[in-house]
Amino acid sequence: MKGTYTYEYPRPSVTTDCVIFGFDAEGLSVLLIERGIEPFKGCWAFPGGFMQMDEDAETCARRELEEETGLKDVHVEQFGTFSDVNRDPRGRTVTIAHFALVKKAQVKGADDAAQAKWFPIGSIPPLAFDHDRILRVALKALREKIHFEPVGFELLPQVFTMPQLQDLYESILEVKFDRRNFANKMLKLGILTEVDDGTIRRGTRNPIKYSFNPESYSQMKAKGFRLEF
Amino acid sequence: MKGTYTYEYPRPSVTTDCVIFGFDAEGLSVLLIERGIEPFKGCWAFPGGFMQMDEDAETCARRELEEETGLKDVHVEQFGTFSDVNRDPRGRTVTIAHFALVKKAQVKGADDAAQAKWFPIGSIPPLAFDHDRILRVALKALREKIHFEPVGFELLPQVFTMPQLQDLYESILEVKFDRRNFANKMLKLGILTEVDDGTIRRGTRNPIKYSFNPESYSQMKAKGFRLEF
DNA sequence: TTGTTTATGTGTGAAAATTACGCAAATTAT
DNA sequence: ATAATTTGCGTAATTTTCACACATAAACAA
Repeated sequence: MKGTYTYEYPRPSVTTDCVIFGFDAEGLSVLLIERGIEPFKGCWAFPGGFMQMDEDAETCARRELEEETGLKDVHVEQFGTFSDVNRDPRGRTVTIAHFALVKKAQVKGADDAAQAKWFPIGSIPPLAFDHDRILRVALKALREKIHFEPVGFELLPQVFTMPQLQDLYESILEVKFDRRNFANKMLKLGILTEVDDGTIRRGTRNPIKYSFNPESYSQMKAKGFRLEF
Repeated sequence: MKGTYTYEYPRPSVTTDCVIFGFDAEGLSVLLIERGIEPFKGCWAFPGGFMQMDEDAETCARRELEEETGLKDVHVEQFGTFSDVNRDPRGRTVTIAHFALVKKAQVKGADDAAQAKWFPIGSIPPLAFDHDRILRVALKALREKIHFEPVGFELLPQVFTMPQLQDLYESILEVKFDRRNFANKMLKLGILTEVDDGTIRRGTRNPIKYSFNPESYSQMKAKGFRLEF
């Protein structure tokens, strides 16, 4: 692979980066990797790397994601490209930024790979390059996206409770909802399936379990809709 | 500028493209340029070109826009990056796609530059490269954007009428609204200023003139809002 | 000129959606 | 045991959306 490649005009490097969102009882967080080398040694960064000639951006982002964190088969989506002239001190680099949504519970063991660590969205350490800006844009993209698609379900375990779902929405949108109205709205969407876990008790501290119903959702999507919050 | 530039690893070319939206009584349209050379000779394409080492993507898009169409000082915004391995038969190329919103009325004279031509959104000729896909994504981005920001005002003349504004929204969103409800909603937003053109008559075929009020809008934006349609 | 058609502005009641809120039951904590 | 918390359920009040009719002046047709 390594060799010499010559062009008539100078070309920037092209990389991808991946902002990995996870969610649990502590709220929304992102998975970061500590840089072991200069520049920005000791700072934290999103997993990412150079795009190969035989892969497109999303493929690259998924490859880097797996290589650096072990994560695969997750929701990955491009949200912006960052091309400031001086964003990388080593040379001109353009990065195509993605966000990934992962079910944090099922990942707990997977991040043995390297020095990856989850940081709550409110306690982000110093980031390398322009990654702080990238994070802000990623959050904005996620917040807007949640109005059109139930992205939240990518972040929750397969089976979850209404309070969990509400916490998630409140974390992402940074607002508070009335318990009962939130549940009503969600249920009226018709994309939740009640999971029977044996316990039949109701109206109690033991919450009902739900799972997301992709079939209902795709039907719903075909007709066009908006999630209003 | 031209010379030889050598790298250890191969790099794709990086370009920008610009989907230019305009609007008039005939509806929404895009400004295209006819290709005079292969590949895709005779097809139409968005203005665009190679990113220089001393400019970021938006700067590049604006430069190409002015060079190829004469347009400047317009709304330009990135909406996606296209990186399919075979999207350009001449070699690996990544393009950072933007859309521009222009006041078509004020442009009529500016497109003497080259073989630029407006095409209604419903009558698009064969496009070069993956520009048909790029156009579809651009339209989707515009439709979503209009729910969060009054982008429409970039497309109308400084002074416009309520029916014009409604036509614009109907063209972009491809729906029909009730005249009275649309006007009520728009006026309630508080971002329109009535323009006194001397004529004091009301409730007649002679429509009231409005202009967009950026101050009210930025106040409104600070509080956070959504345009619902 | 005259009559006809079309586009525009205005307001109101009905329907729907949103919001606010109280209570009872079971788990958890003390 | 007792108290506090979490959860589910339902309803009344409010707000927002929606559908709709008419009067006026301009544009058009004769």
